[in-house]
Parts: sequence; structure tokens; C-alpha cells
Amino acid sequence: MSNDSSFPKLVFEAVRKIPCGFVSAYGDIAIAAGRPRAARIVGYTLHRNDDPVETPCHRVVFKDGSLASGYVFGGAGVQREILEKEGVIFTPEGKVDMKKCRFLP
DNA sequence: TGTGTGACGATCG
DNA sequence: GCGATCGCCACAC
Repeated sequence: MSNDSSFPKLVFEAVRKIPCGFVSAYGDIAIAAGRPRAARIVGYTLHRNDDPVETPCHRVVFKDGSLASGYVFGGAGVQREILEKEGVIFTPEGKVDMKKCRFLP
């Protein structure tokens, strides 16, 4: 019953709820955190990433399905490999198949 | 205390 | 259809 209504905390919890093989968009996380128009804050909050171990930020992508820029796990393109290993479907364009792998809370 | 910036998203022109 | 701009809120200085 940790009713901490801190936005960052809600973001982290929402991201953790993303099942293996699925991804969510920044906007979706923002909605889950109670700030439907604060997608930027989600990105900024995840960038701060208070818990990188418990928070699979690599499962959070653009609504377009593109992966986040400026940050990748261990190297450019590795983030995509991680998602593929988790069962996420990728398109020839190098984006996530949001139609099948978008996790809606 | 106030201003600026930022892993985005949607709308306007 | 594409480019540019605004809005959103949190955090650093």
C-alpha cells in the first residue's frame, strides 16, 4: 500500500508492469501515471532512472514504434536485440510492431 | 524563487 | 504529406 503519488514512482511501476514480449509508449506510461500529456516527463523521468535494474526502460518506445534515441543498452542497436529476444516483433523499418506488442494497461 | 531544458505527442500551417 | 511549433510537468542551476 505504498500510496506514493509521486509521478516518477508511478512511471517506474507502470514500466515494470510491462510483460515480457511487450512494449509501451511514453504517452501510454504517462496516462498510466496520471499525466496523459506528460509524455516528455516520462522520458525525462526514465532518463533519470532511479532504478535501472527494476525498470526495463528498453520496453518503452515512441508511439511510432521507434526506439528511444540517445540511450541504448550497451550499444547502438542492442536495445532492439533485447526486445527481439523477449519476443517483441520488429518491422523491416526497424521499429516495434505496436499492433501486436503494444501493452495497454 | 524563477528560468531553462528535456528518452514526447499532438496539432497547426 | 511534411515541417515547425506549442504544451505538458519535473528537475537542475
